[in-house]
Amino acid sequence: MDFRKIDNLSVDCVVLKLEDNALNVLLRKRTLNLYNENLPVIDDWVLPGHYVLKSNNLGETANRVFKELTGENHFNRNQFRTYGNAARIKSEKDVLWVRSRGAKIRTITVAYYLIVASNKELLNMDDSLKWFKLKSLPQLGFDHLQIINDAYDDVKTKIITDPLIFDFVPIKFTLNELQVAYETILDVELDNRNFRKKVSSKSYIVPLDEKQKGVSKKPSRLYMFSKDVYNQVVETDFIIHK
Amino acid sequence: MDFRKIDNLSVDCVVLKLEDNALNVLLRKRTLNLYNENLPVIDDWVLPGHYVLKSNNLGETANRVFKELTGENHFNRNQFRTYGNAARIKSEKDVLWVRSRGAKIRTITVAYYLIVASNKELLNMDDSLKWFKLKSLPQLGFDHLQIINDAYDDVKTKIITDPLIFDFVPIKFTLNELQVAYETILDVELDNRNFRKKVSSKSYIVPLDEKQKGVSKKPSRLYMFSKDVYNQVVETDFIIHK
DNA sequence: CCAAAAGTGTTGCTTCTACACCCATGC
DNA sequence: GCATGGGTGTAGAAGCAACACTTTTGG
Repeated sequence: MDFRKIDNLSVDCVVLKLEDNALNVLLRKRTLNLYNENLPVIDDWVLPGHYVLKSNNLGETANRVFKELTGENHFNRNQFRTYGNAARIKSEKDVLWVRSRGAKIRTITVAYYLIVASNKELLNMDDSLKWFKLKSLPQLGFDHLQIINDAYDDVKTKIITDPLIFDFVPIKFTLNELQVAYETILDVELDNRNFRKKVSSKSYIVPLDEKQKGVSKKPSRLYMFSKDVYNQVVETDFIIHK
Repeated sequence: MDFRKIDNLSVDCVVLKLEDNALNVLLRKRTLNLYNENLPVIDDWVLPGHYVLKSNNLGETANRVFKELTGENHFNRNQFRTYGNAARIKSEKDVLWVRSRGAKIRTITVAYYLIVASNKELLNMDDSLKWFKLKSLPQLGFDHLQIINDAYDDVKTKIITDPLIFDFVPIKFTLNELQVAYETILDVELDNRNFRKKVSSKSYIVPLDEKQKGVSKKPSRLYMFSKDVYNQVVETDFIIHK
């Protein structure tokens, strides 16, 4: 056990990304083979996370995990829930794993999510990290299935009223990319003409004099989200309502 | 220090109630006089809360606090954020107080809010408990001002899309009570006729064949919120949009 | 009969929905 | 010149905002 750690407090990170018309979450392989036939071989997946150091804030701990994964320094992280029930670590595998880390069985985890733009590749994708579609998750350790579902619920709620959608698409995006992002996350179909009308009434979605390149079809116009403009308008007419 | 406690984990409860056309929060007086002239006299207010026992879940801990305050067994509690920064307990008073409880200076607190109906009186209102308007709070300990403001922000957001409003009013309420509840919480004015039209289009707000009694004016019709009906309709057309 | 709050309708305007075809480009 | 996805307009329906007076009751 690392003496710098708080031994009952961790942060877990739900990293989300749109890819192949589906919402994906980043998971880390959890392996622990104790060379003892009586103990289970741990071979499943968990959320990336970290114990909180005594010298770190909660948000700093999440930033550290995000930075290790993405190589970037700035992100919109979102703390959405904390899990600390007495029995949340109870399966044999989970208990073994926590003990092997020198931590307490009654560990509290503060959960964050981070949205990665669809055109970003993570820097440090070693073999232990893999994207999974939310609709086909592998065997997960701890209560991480619950945590992922809670994160997704929170995203679906906030995306109506907060400008979260722009984190999912590239900085310069096409309107169709934006529409598909909404459709994928909320599992709805939107009318293309009506969607474009709604979007073009928003001053904070600004058209650029720039077009896609390298596509073998009509290149589409690019747009950007202006956070500055957004912060100056009080938004009550949301882009979608579903 | 109580050996049954987890010594770095607490739950704080923001109890909210509408009264006198204002949103109120319940606070507990914090006093500690060490009879030592060199130490500060603590004489301010904090949120009711409790350290988490090793045998209790987080939600159970919140329930326990709520039950002690209200005398009731069932409530909609809402976990909205967790505070665990390294420096969140730093003022001399706060440090003294935490030490007097035998707890760690690096304490993590999971914050919940509870809404109390405007016609409910708390059972156990001793002298150490008092309601304060959110707009005129007294001197608060720890980061509890922050926590209260975060709770309020969360309520303001959720009240648009979730049926939170019905927790603020009596079980049998008048439409004007409902309107005033929205107006007070969101600090807006609503047109009475349009509000009533909108509300009466909602199947889950059911009119009773019952009227107010003991009022010296035209008694108004009473309504109830039907959770069962609400859960069967997918609500996308919200009562208000502000 | 008076005071106090409850309750009720209409109109013009805005926004929403549904729907099908032409356009620009790379190959 | 063709395949591919990009981009555009209209009409009818629905919902929204603005607005003032009558009703019911207790005292």
